[in-house]
Amino acid sequence: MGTTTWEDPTVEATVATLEEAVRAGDTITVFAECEVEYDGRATGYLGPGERVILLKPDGTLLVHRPAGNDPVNWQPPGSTVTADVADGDPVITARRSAPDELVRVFLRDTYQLTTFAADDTAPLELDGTETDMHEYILEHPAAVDDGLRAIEHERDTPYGTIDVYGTDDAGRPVVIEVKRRQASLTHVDQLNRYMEQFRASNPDARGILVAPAASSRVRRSLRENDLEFVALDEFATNRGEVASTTFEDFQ
Amino acid sequence: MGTTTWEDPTVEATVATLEEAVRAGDTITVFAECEVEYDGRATGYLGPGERVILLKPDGTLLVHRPAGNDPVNWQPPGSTVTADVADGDPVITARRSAPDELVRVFLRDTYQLTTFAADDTAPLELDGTETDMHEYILEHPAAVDDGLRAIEHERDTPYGTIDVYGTDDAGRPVVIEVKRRQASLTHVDQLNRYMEQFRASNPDARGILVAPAASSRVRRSLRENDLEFVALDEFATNRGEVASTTFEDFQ
DNA sequence: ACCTCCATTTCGGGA
DNA sequence: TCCCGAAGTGGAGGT
Repeated sequence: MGTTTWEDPTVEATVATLEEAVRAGDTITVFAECEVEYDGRATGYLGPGERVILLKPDGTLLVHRPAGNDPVNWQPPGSTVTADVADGDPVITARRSAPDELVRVFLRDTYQLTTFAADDTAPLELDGTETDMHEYILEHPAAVDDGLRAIEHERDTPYGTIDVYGTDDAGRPVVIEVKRRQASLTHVDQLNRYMEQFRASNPDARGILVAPAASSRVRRSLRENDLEFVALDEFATNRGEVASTTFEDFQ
Repeated sequence: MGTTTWEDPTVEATVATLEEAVRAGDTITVFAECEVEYDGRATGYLGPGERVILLKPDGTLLVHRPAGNDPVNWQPPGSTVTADVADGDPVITARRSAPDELVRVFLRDTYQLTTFAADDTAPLELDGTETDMHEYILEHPAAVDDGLRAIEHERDTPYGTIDVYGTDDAGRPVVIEVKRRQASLTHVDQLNRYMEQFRASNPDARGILVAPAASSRVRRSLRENDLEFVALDEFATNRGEVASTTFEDFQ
């Protein structure tokens, strides 16, 4: 459970410690000035700079600069991590296949190295996802359309999966695409794609985009494609009270 | 440039060191058993487990478990990070607005804490991006279509930006959507959206999806929408030699 | 392995 | 600021 720390390790100590820690399944951080080479789906080179390198027992490699949410270079889980010496410096190599990718971190100056036999099995509990909105709509179809009967969840079609499928009070098929955040043009595209085949057999089929908000461009695009928009706040799904929805119909 | 490390710091030392390091603009790692609460666009709770916490001078907070490429909890750049004591334990708080979000990390057992005044200004050089393909096509339009004249790059329309716009040897408008990887249905959607208005004024307008490959479903969807596919390997953009492209026309 | 789609997506560019 | 689209997207779930 504890950590072991090496300050200013020698080249040999760095390589030996990394190899041993990888073999032991430790989580490792390295503080170092380094260069990074990447070759795979794209190709990259990162010149010398001071960074934090994070290695995980599942084969993940992350190189973090002092700014930014995302690592500047990385290798996802499943890659094989090795350490050796090249030109007198320690080098961390992370390889994976499918896609074939290679990341090499050249440690020019290693300030500190820590190994950590971390134990973490707690699941992340997350609410307010799109799935939560689906469930809300299935339980409260009137929040989307007054006469709506929600029939099917995650309905498969040759061109993708429809979030919610149902019928309205006039018996027309209703295809609903749900988004947990501001609707965008790509969401209109998605709904349009699903509608193509439904309207081929039933011109009266309705398509509704449900989202907390939509830009005017999105609304115009919906209108032009005879689709509807219903504003449903994502957080309505988390509250006990009935959602106060705004209904907007572009028929 | 160097790092400073504290092993098994007391609650007071942890909070004081974190506050001082944040003020100083250091990059910080904490190895600890912790719990995490998140409230913002969604809501989350992560039970006790051993993790690595990474804090950056730009306000980034990352909580990494011993598995996975992505952090289990995070706060992107721009958030305000503070440290204090609650119920006898150190708590790291990261707040931001737009969107309003709050992450709190409750340190139940702090094994190690490191501060690092990292200096890193090297730019990442990356090749093989979609932009590189755009440039290749603009310089070698014949790789896409024999009589193609590429006229405009990143052409703005009311429904999005067209990658490459041009005319063919018959003077027909050609809309080109470029993808650096296997084409998908969403890419067909995108091209369809751009084509709607062009075909409204010119029914002969052509739409071409350029990508290294496309599944049979994507090809069928293109056919059904009178669109074309041209297989252009992404790496053709990185090579000095002329690309050997496969031309496929679904007219 | 491929395909589709969500994500607390993040990030960058343009209006 | 909003909006749009790329990303070495990653990750999950289905076939």
